Amino acid sequence: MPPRATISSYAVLALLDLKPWTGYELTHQAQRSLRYAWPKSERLLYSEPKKLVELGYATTHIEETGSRSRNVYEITDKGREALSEWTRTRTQPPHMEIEALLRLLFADHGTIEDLRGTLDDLETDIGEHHEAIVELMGSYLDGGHPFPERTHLSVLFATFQIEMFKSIERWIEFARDEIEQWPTTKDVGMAERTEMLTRRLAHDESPLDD
Amino acid sequence: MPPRATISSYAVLALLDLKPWTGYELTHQAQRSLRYAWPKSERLLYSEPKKLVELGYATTHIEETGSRSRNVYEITDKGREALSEWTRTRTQPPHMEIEALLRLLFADHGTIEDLRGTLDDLETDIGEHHEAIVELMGSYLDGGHPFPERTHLSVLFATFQIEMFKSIERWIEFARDEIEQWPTTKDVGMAERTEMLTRRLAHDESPLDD
DNA sequence: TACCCTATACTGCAGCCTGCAGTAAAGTCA
DNA sequence: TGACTTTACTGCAGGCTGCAGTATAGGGTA
Repeated sequence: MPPRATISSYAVLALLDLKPWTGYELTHQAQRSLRYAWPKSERLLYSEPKKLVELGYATTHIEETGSRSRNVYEITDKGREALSEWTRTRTQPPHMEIEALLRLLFADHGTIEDLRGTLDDLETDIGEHHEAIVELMGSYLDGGHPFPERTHLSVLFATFQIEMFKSIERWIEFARDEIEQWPTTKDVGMAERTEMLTRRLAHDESPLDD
Repeated sequence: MPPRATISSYAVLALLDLKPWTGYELTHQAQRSLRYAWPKSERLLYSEPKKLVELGYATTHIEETGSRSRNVYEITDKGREALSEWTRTRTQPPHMEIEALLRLLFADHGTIEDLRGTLDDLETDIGEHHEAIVELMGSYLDGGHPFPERTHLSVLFATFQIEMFKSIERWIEFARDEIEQWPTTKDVGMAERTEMLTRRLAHDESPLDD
């Protein structure tokens, strides 16, 4: 029985459609370019091209370039067909795991200090990604996109990232102000401020812009 | 060798610290209350309490209530200690999987119509969660929080969700306008509009509010 | 009272995915 | 020529998911 194509298979297949790659190149290019859209481990990315060959979506051949032989993968017509079928299926719902939010939800097991630390951690993690994307955009301006004809897609994708990061950073500031008002993490319950907040949220108003 | 406690273990343990639960209750309560913070499958949530017992973080005893016997789990002192140790460790960086964004990144394999469909799917998925949270806030106003003394935590958590959902919905509108300008999904590259966008992003300006 | 259907309360298993440890050849510097 | 680093992977334990399957309790009906 052949393996089943997963979303990760299509992600790698889409890269293969741009040009042929060696296994190593493909894996590392995938880590770079999919990191924000579909983050997968190096380990998985190494096994995907093999699966694609088994599925008939790619071929592999040894290329002798100089001293070292390299295993080169190339997409097949069947692979291109599978790709365009994929674009017409229903997408999976988004899946987000943010441990910092889990900690917030159970922050009454620790101190206000612990919770502030959690918010700092989140800020650091988001900040790193935020900076990286801004720098990437700078490099695009200098003509640094590896597939210039696809710049519009990367940039529209980047607007999503930047918007997310900015929202999260704004929320972190808001959350810091909010917990400053709490005597401890425990037993604040439905105090005045929280009730006002709840009321705004129940009317689907943004509590951050006032 | 005892199993290792994962973040999911602590998530379930934190629920156990609120009150004793039966396995079924615990699993289903966890699905409800962790859905947005730490989404895990029913299957996993069923096996976590057993792991907690093995780790000495919880005890289990059979309770004969009426016709049916129920397996009741309770947290131990060792479990409470493990919980408070967890709150002092570094959080995992956020992990987000949004297939719709992956599709966007490779939208040149399909038509503009396909891409619009992808944005519609994303809007539907986000909209469902968005609505559910707004309704939940309404129920909190009516005194519907199962642990009233913890309302401040749930509500601060909810502000994060609502902010995220609103940002994503705003971005979807923006993206729709943007792709309306494209003749096809392919070869737009660094056109005028995209260059302006890239310039704004490279200066870390929000491209959505103008 | 026997029968059937639904809700409650789980378990086993295949298979995806991750992190880590390990391997081995090619390049690089002393 | 030896030691170290970089390139280029593989194997494996174990976390996690979806799905199929099991078993009992309660409730309606013929």
